Amino acid sequence: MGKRPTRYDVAQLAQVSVATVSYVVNNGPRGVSAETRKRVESAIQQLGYQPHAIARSLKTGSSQTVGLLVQSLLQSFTGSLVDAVEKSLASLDYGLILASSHENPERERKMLNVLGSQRIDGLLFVPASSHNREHAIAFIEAGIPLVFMDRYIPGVPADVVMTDNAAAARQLTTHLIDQGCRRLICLSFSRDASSAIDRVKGFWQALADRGLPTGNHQILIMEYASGVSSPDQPLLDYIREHGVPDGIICTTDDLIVRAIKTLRQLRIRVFDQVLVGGGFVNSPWAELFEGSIPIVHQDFQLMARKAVQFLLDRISGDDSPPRTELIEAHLLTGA
Amino acid sequence: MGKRPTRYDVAQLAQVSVATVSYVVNNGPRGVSAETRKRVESAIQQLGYQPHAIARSLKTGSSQTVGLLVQSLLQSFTGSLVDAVEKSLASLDYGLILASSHENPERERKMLNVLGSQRIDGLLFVPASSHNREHAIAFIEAGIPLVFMDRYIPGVPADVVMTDNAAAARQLTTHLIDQGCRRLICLSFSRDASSAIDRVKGFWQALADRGLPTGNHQILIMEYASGVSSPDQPLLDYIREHGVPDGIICTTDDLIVRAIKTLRQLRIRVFDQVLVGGGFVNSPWAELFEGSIPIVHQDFQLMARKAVQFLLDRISGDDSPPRTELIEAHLLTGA
DNA sequence: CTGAAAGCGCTTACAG
DNA sequence: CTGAAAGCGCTTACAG
Repeated sequence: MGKRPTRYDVAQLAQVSVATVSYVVNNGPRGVSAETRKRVESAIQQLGYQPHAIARSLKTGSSQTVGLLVQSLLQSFTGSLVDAVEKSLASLDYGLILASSHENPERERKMLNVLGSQRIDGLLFVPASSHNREHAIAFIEAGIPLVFMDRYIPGVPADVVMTDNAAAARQLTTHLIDQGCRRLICLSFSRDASSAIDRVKGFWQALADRGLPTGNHQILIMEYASGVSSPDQPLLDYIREHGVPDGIICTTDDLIVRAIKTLRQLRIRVFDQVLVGGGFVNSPWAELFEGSIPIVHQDFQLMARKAVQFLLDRISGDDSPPRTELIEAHLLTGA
Repeated sequence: MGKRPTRYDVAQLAQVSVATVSYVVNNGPRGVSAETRKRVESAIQQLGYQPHAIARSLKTGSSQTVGLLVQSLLQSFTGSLVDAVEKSLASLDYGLILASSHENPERERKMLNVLGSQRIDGLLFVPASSHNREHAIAFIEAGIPLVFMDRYIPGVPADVVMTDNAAAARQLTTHLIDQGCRRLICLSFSRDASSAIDRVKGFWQALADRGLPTGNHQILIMEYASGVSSPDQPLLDYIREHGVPDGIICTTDDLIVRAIKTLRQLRIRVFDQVLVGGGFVNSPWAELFEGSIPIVHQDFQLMARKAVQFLLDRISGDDSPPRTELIEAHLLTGA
């Protein structure tokens, strides 16, 4: 609880000015004689002095801290994403302020405001939806650079770094078609998230590639399990009306699990009657089905490195037109 | 990029002093006449003024920010834990600075230093090991309250909030014994983490409860998969030497997956020849094995609420002796 | 090579 | 009810 020593205490003990202490601590912008430096350093040691990052921020106008606003921390891919971002930032001596919108547009707006007054140097943003387009624009106009990760809000002038979702979904769907599937459905987790939209696009592209009639196929929107009473109803309804499809594209990890559970419940033989594929994350559990379930792996490390690099570029003043970087995903068929 | 308006700009536009702006923004500590207040509020609106949290921190000495230092963000339970902490903090208008030690004691030490100079109001700490006992003590002595979550470092005078790991493991082991298992092994993820140690204790307790001879049972330490060349070797070795056990207690989610994969590789029939149980996290994938794998669920929401509450108590000056709060886990047998 | 001093944007005790 | 002013712990241009 003892008051922490300040630069002033160090100066007094070392018999120098406070300025000199700064020059030693920061290794610049001006030299210090070897002897003085030694005195200062030993005073720092003795007092256990630690620079006060907040005071420095106030003076320099930079906090060496980046915000990360995600849509949720419960979906399995977020852990990988946050981990990758933390690693990238830490390697550059940047701190990470984390916030979650919990998929809620109002909360997202609130967190944008909070992060804005927190004076982060920049924001990495995984938007829950496109509801806060205006707020995102205002955020940027207030002078804080913003880079979208994983998803983006169309119409916001900001860099985007995300998986090439359309290509990945297309490749996955093609794989199932080549395994013999002729009546496919695609389970999408949102009609709003850009990543969901792009995955659906890839699904249709693959069907077109192989010249399959579109009438036999369908997109089902399966809300997040939390909150909704029977989130898997769309799949149940589909099967009741149209019978069992022979292939299911799942646009998230969670949807693989839910699809398999639903099929089992109906006593439909997964892997035999119906092929299932999807994922888009690196869950260890998925490996238990390796070979049975083709899984799409995203490269979050690369995504984070790129996004952080873009953001730091912007922070240092780069104001070239917004860029979009697509990260390649990998399809593991286990075959 | 435009300079943000400061309280000074607002004061000028509203024709009041800077002090008055503060009183309006903070709703105190002093009243402001209704008319003045209105003028100030409209000036704030007009300029889009946002208070500068960092400047306030410097003055007040409190950052309304809490640090969370975890051992990893890749293990499945961390997502649930971080989510729960973020929710608890956000509901109290506290921000979250997140850092990870990546299971590395040196990095952990570094992050403790970084977080210390960041001037967080307090730290929630999931230690990777007991290596940084002295640093944790120094951290507390520097005046920043610290609360352990999920694990603790013995000998550090700080509050601890964690799952009652021994009780949970004991209950799980008892369940397998009652299913008929007589030669059990326990896969532990660490010989150092307190949570691992407590789970192992619970394992032995259950055997003692049922009066089973200890000689037939064994603990295997299975390092994290990352980094080690063949992390599952201990299990392979055990089976080669002692034959197939009839029950395996897995102290993490990840170890369930690895155990099943290893058994399959040896063509051992899981669920038939060997019962597997464990978990300690709420992975949706685990549900696919519901009924086959008894799973321990931890209540991270409650853990986070308690830990945050303890930490805020400490921040507001509570210096009563350190408390330890055990959170009850729940065994789902699916039966 | 080194020091005295202004100022980053706030809060709040001190006057009026 | 309101204003002028000190000061939180730093950085850095300005002098010497």
